[in-house]
Amino acid sequence: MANMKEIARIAGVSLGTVSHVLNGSATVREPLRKRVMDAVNSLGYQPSQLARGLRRDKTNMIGMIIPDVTNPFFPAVVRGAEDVAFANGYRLVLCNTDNDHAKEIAHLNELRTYLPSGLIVIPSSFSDLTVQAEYYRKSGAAVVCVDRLPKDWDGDSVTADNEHGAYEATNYLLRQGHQQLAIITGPRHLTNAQQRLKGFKRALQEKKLHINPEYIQEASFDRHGGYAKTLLLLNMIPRPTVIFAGNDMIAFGALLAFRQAGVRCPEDISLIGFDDLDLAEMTSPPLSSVSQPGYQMGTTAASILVERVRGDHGPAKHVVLKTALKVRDSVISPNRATSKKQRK
Amino acid sequence: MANMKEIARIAGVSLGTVSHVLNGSATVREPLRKRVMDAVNSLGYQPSQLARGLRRDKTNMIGMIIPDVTNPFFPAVVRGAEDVAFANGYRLVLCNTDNDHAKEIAHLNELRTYLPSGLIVIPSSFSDLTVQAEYYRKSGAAVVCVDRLPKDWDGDSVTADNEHGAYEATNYLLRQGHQQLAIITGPRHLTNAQQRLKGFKRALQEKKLHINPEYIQEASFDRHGGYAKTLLLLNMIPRPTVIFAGNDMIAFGALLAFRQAGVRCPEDISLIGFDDLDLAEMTSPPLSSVSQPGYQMGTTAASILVERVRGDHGPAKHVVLKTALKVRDSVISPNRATSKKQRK
DNA sequence: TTGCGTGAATGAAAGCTTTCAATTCAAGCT
DNA sequence: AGCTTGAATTGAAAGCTTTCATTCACGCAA
Repeated sequence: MANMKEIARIAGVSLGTVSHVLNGSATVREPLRKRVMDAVNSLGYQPSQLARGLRRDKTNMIGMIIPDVTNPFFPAVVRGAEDVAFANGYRLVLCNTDNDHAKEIAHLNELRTYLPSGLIVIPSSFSDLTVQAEYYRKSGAAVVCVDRLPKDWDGDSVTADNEHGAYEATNYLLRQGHQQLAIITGPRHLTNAQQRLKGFKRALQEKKLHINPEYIQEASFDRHGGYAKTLLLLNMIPRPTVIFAGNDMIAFGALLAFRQAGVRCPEDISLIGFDDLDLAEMTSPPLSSVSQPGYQMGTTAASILVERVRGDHGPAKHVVLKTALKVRDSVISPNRATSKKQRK
Repeated sequence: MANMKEIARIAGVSLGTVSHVLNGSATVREPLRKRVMDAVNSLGYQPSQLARGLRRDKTNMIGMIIPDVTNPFFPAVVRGAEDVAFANGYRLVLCNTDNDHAKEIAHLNELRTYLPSGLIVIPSSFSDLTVQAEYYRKSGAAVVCVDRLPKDWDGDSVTADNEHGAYEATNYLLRQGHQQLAIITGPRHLTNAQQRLKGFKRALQEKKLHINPEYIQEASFDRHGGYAKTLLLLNMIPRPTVIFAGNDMIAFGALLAFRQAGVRCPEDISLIGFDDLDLAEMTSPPLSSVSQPGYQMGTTAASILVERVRGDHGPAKHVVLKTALKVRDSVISPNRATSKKQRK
């Protein structure tokens, strides 16, 4: 399509002037400005972001790396980030890693050569992220980590208060009278999974409850993992009276396993999740869950990023957002559960 | 970071040679090749995709435009497209339009100046897409439309057999004995919504059933729309015995409305959806739905795109994928429903 | 020995924009 | 009228890569 040279020719001005008009980088007098704009409009000219980026050493892209588009929690974050980014003239380039280390590296490496203004990462593997982030910063791009962090992460971050959320939820379970609590954590190398487990354990320890190590199972953060580990837990003797799922996808898997095994929820076993996806209230039974503000995590991350790009060089920000327990119908007291059973 | 000049200097060769090594664009003898690769590796050099794109008039990006990341159907398509694109060395740049016309235009306009190799669109508004697609093609980018098409779309497309899927599902409802069928269609300007309605009507007409125009409601393809229109339908006299939801998100909204109104599903009213999202089997009751292969739509679209980029100039392809009726528990015969009620 | 052909390597141009130093211009002042 | 000043405009370089026309070197045939 048309390029600046063409515009300059038609408007009868120099390339520099066209550029100044387009970017407001210098005052150009009205008649000239108008001539340039007329040419631009008549040709439907749009500056090449490629050339612009090459020259400016920076594009209006913001890279966003997420582990799995199909876990609805992440799209929620994406949507938040995109709203803020778009409103500020940035475009989100979404990269899906499928929880695949190699894919994450590949995306990080290549994305950088597109000179994005920034990077929002929900990491799935950590080994290289810290060094990669350094490269990005060196090339002038800001980096914000969301949801989970590399162990020694010292950059900006936006997370939920995972430990407290899990702690509160566990206390709720204890108040209901549960004593045999099982948990299916997400992958143990992920900090959010760690923190949730920590909150869970802390609540139990405060009540001096013994924790059966077999009741702590690790799974990938998806339905598949939840399904398999739930079947495992259901076969244990004694069987736990409640399962704390590391996230809602795991909880959904658990529900499937319940159905498969002919176990009723909550009559035979209680279940609680984490994330409070939109769909948690639609399941059978409606799933109690710890809600974390995915959309807001996205907007917050993008806002921090935009400020950094605009020159904020303050110390690293660590925003921790509140969680909230959503009580629905998937948890009942184990006593009530027993009595119901006996009634039959 | 390092650039080609640096590599050339270190390896003691010309820029052209470095380029040839990197791209295999000409044979270069082993010793030289090795010197170049050593320099590349020692510096961790990665070619600037910006400069490369500028020079080649094409980048390895594939733009993908979707209406709403938070409707799980779209991420499924995205995942399919991404898998194929990534495997072929292309990177998916995801743009979310939020069903917002202006945003769609903005993305289309700007994306083009990044010179992507191709564009996969699930359109939310059509007026400009046909002309925009022309621009893209002129700049050498292939365009594939997915899921819904502009009226006069003559380019490549991948869709589901919406009409047949809806026709089959409606026949199933009729076989169950339903006579008062309502439908909540998606936005009527979207071809997939139109086709589903068409299939629905055809099935009714074949059975010589009168269609009450009030029983045909239009809503946005989300929970919100489904919720509102369901409340409307529930208050009609006579009340329909089944609601055909234009997609699963609408069906989810309907379930919420049922709960809100104290109406039991399927005892008091039946419900069927379209899409068969992963979560359809988890709802209460498990939702019967017309399944369409989202992931496969993505892979197909990306495959077509890749072939086009590689030089396939054959006639436009119109792939129509099969749907399949998934029977679960949200539909029962209205007679059984009545008898149940009477038993109480 | 000369000339030719082939394969390998080089150098320069091109792609489109931004930016900065330099130039032009008009106006204001003495 | 001549000079200064500041603003408006221009021109050229730079950013990094690919590509293509050249050059170079070497072996072989005449």
